[in-house]
Amino acid sequence: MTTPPVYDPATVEAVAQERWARERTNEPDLDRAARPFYNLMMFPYPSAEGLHVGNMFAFTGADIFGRFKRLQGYDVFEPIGFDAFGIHSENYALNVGEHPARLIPRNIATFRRQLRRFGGMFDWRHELSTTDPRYYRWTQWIFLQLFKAGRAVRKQAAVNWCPACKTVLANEQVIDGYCERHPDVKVEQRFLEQWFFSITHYAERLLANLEGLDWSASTVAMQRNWIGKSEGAELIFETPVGRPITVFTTRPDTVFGATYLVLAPEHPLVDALTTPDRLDAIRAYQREVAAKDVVTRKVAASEKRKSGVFLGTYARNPATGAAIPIWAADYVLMEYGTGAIMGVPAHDARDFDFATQFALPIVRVVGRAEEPLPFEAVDGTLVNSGAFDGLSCLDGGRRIVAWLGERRLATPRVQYRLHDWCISRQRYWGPPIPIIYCPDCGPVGVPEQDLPVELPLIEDFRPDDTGVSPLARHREWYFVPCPRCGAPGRRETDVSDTFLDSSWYFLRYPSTDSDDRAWDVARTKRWLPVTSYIGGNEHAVLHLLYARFITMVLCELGHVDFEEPFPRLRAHGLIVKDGAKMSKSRGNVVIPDTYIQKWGADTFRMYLMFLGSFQEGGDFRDEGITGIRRFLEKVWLLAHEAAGAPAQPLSAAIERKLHQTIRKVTADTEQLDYNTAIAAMMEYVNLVREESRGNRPAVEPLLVMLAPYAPHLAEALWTRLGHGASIFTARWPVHDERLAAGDEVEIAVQVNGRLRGRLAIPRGLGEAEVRELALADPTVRKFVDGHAIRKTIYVPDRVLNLVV
RNA sequence: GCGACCGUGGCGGAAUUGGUAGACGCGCAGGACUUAGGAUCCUGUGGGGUAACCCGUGGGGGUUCGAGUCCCUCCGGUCGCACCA
Repeated sequence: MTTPPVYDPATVEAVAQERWARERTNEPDLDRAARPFYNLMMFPYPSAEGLHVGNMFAFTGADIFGRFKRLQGYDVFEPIGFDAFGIHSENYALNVGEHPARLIPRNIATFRRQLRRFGGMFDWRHELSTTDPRYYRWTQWIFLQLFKAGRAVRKQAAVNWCPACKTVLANEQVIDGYCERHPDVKVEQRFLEQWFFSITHYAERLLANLEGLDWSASTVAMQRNWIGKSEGAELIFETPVGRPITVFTTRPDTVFGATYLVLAPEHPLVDALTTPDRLDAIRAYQREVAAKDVVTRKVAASEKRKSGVFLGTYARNPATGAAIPIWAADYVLMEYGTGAIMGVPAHDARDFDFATQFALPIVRVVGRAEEPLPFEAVDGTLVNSGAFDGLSCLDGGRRIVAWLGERRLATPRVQYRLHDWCISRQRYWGPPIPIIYCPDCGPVGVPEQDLPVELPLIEDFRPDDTGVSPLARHREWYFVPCPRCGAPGRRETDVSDTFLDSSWYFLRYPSTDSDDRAWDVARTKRWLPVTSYIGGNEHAVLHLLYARFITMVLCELGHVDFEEPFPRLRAHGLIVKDGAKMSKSRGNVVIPDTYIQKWGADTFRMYLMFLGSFQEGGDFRDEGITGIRRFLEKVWLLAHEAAGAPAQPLSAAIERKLHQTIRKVTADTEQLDYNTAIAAMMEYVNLVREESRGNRPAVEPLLVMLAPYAPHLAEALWTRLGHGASIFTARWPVHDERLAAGDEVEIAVQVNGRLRGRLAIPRGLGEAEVRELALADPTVRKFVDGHAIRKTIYVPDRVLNLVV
């Protein structure tokens, strides 16, 4: 036998990739595919640093799944694109003093090179970038559909304003109340008119639909949490000024214990309810709260320190009729509920702190006197609650709401934590919101045939202190006639949130080749909803919720015929280095390029999948990578040996192990348990090397199983074994359960639950025979002799336990 | 504070979901081949013990013939949300 050539990954991988490109291996027929499988991964933001290991880890895991499905006979569509608009790119551009329109294409080129190099099964015909006018034309179109349907509305909202940057900041740019780029400049609040999408209108359906989704449990939990449904009631407290205060509470059962009311400092009734002598104090408090940054507010919350001011007036407790004082305090938030609460210090820790601090009365209405306050449990019994004494909290609450409801003082109410989605960004690097303001008609949508509203290429894209986007300075762009009446109008200068770009990209992929509509109807029907979506839990809430919402609205408006875009979603874990999250500041960032250069893409892909569980993440340590390389070298050798030798029948041992391996690798790959699938292939290779070298039937199925993991190597060895067609036209092997099971098993023999021996027996042997064999074992005898066997537990083919 | 997850050899991690703990890999030790080995190939590798055996999955308790797995409790860690009424 001749010595096999040295395994040189660089060559092997270049040859395979060139072949796939030439033969269009990764380009399914989108119009005729019989078994469409849409394999989606979360598209990257093309940062200047290039693709990092986290991306590589995620994409490899998703790519393995796609290739696996391909080998199982599906027509797999695996697209990729770039989420290239947004604040990250813009800030980076500002920092390095270069225009994002020049920077981004360079970054994308780098990403494209890296993505090709690692061997993703991408259909490059359908690459997209959110910054491409051919794409964001349709992002704007989607905005218009929501606008027409009344789901995009303008409201006043607070924004983070950095006096040094002279611009609005995203929440993630505010670090503990200070500007990310100016660590000693405090961020201020300003109020601006903004565009909102009415996502809260869909809160209930977004929550209810979670039930029917095949998603990672952790992701579902985070979405549920974020939507934050609370059931309770609105209660009405009469005031001396005629206008009542409405509060939201989840505990209407405790209304007899409400000894005061608190309004958020910005509550519209504060002025009317403040007595003249307290007006100055209130004004000062409101100013103080407005100036308070996030950090001191958080500290106050964690230290249970409360602040507040008495307004000087009293409201009537609807249950007791008592006059109770009205306060303003910043522990009540205007954005949630009605911006007003009833204070029940005996049964709410925050109210308890407040009442203690300001010496307000505390009245117990739930539970027994010996239980310490505050007593927050709902499984108690009402006391001090008039006719409702003795009822359970739940029942009592319902009855109290009904009783107050007769006087129109209470209504059941469901409240969500979810807020409407503010999509306005007073920024440059995004798709302009397609609205024209007309002095007569108000905000008018740009006619669809005029889309896209192109983002003008202006050199000075820096924000200034006017509070409006830099686009307003581009006068020939800014001033346009009203599309409806022709009066002189001006364009909306805000751009939309990047999350809008990414909320529909999966709808665009199959149709990137059509410019006359956002997506082709027939292709969408064939390929969507997405068959498998894999991505990180950092997008568990915002991206996934927004994408679900947009799809839901589009479905309602008849543009798609499904409500949920991602019926199956798997979250992958985080990859850490030396037990810590990778970050530039820690200096522990792993650059994939150097590893791929040194070890090859196949080794690197497999190492990433082997270092831990894909769905839980793992620790990146370079030492382990040699193990994978050795494994691939062994496969390389086995295949070359087999290529030069005549095929022989499989030995019984190899055959059984082969079928066990097929069973395990198939099941594990399906479950994304890639680390154990790889371990199973290693075991198999170890056995073949010992017992069956140079045998093609032992090697060929292995290569197919390996192909999703190490596609280039598998392709090269498949060719070496004489196959003309790509290994990705081969079929995934199917195991024979009978062969995998074999006819001999080893069982454990226990005495009193402790292992005392092992027996190799024929599969399916009866209890009596096994017991007899076990009692022939001297070690077992030693522990049994002299005792009566009181009980025997026999689990066929697994364990025999003798209890003495 | 609330929610979710986790704790297994020197290290990364397995364990058919209540049935032989430590698969697979790294590392380490001994040996072979070598001018050499950081290449490759054998052998060994949870701890203790000459051995029979004993101990062992963060600590303690429980259920069970049998617990890494289930229950209670405590300790430690990671992530998400957080003055959400």
